[in-house]
Amino acid sequence: MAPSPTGSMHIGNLYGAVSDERIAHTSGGTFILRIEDTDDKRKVEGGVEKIIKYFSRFGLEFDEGATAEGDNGKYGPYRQRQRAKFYHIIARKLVLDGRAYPCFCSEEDLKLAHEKQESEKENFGYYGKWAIHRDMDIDEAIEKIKNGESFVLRFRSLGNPEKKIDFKDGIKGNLSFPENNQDFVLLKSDGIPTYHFAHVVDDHFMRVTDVVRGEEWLSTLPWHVELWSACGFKRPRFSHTAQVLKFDEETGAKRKMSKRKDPESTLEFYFEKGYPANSVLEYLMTLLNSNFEQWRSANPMASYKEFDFKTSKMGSSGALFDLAKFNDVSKNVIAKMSAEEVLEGVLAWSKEYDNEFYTLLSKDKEYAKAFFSIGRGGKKPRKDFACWSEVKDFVSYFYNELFSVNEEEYPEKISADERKKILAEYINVYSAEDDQNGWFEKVKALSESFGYTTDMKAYKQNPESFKGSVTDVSTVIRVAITGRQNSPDLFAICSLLGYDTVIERLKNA
RNA sequence: GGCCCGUUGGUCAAGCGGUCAAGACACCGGCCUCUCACGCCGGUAACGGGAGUUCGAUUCUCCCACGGGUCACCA
Repeated sequence: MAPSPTGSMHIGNLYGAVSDERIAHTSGGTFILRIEDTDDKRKVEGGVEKIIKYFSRFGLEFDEGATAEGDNGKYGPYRQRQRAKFYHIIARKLVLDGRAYPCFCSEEDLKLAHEKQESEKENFGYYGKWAIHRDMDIDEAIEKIKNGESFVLRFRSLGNPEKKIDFKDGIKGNLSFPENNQDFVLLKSDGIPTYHFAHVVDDHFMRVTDVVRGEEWLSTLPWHVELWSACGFKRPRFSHTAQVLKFDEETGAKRKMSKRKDPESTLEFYFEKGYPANSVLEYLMTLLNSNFEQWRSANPMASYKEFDFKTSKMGSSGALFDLAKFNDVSKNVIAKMSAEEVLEGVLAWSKEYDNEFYTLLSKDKEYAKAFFSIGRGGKKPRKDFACWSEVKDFVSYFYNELFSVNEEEYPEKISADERKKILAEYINVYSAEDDQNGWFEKVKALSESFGYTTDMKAYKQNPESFKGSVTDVSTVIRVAITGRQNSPDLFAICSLLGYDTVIERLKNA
């Protein structure tokens, strides 16, 4: 993994990191972190620490490379700014081999050339007759350098674009493209390498065997192919991943995820909403390997790390990020957690994002664990929430501090007057001693006494011929106690709330 | 504009010359002795267009269209 320390982390970075990590660790390899800080303009203070911290939150630990404290590994340094001597040694070799030369063009010169190329409908770039310093007299060049003229070091391409080269990519399969003829920049005027040069030198000296990077690098692959061979290095395997895309509501087309338009593109989004790290990983795995979902349904409890990850199973076209699907994945992840794990997750999240909720939860953790246990753990666990920020709303009625009833929640067909009578009567019969069955028998009896049927089959077949059903009565009770029409098992809720609270809420209703 | 990559239901996708073209999400019905959720059963819905190769093309070739990427002293 070789990010720039820009301080912002994108879902695409994580997508790449997960595939890097899986490929490394399923093949007995080493997962390396190298910091690509060759561009000063993009560097942000603390960016490296942030990258490491974020990856760690997703369980991605590097075997080797840059760490917050320094370097870990024998092929360092792992920050490109500290590796100048490596680049300069290879640059010297290329110059001596006649494969690199100084170029004195200013930005202005290059811009002019570009405009000319445009008007003459020629290909852009520095090549052929446009490479004006390529065949400059060596003494003249030395003289200019001695005079302190600014220059960059360019690659001397020997490629012929008439010729095609075949290339085997780990994800895209067989590719074919023209040979490179661009004399691209190796060292910038400040002596710092460009990505193209740095990656070749670093990957060689760091003994990298597999490069996994985004498909935006495909177009410069011919450059890299020629450069690898000019350096005399053995090329690693390359795999170019498809991009994570997003459906644009405005234009109705797929496009790259954008930091500005798509909140879900930044990792902070997942932290703020409180999605478990595993949910994100799980979803990325479904995007990454098409057979992951199948494997998952056969191995519901296994760690995703047990899955046999294959680059050949990675999609070669960009995948849309689907929030609805992601939420479903996350619900499944949470549904498999124990009440304790759920509490832990909500606690950690609320501590940072919802202090009121955090205080309530930590006041009595056993109580919280108990209500998180409702409908959890069995064969058919509830799937109520996709992230921790949704939890509060689901469990608010367990706390008097959060509990409130909106009149509109009560069923319309029952008048306020009738409702009060029903609830008053229910107070008389409600007992903390009842078990699940006894509890429901009382609700049924109550319904019958007010003329509501308990024969649901008959009611469904012919609802008009009844005043209402036991559903209506239990909804009245449910709203009075939970403030909402939908909830998990009401008996379990009442048991947890305790007799006094239940009666109090019924009285206040 | 050049070059490269891609195009199967609303979305993610399997498929790798002969399939009634999987599966998942979403959606719509139905069932599950209170709601919701879960689960189960069922349903709607797809090979961008045109040539060619072939007994036979979603699968192979070519052309076109569309989408994406790239053409920096950014990565």
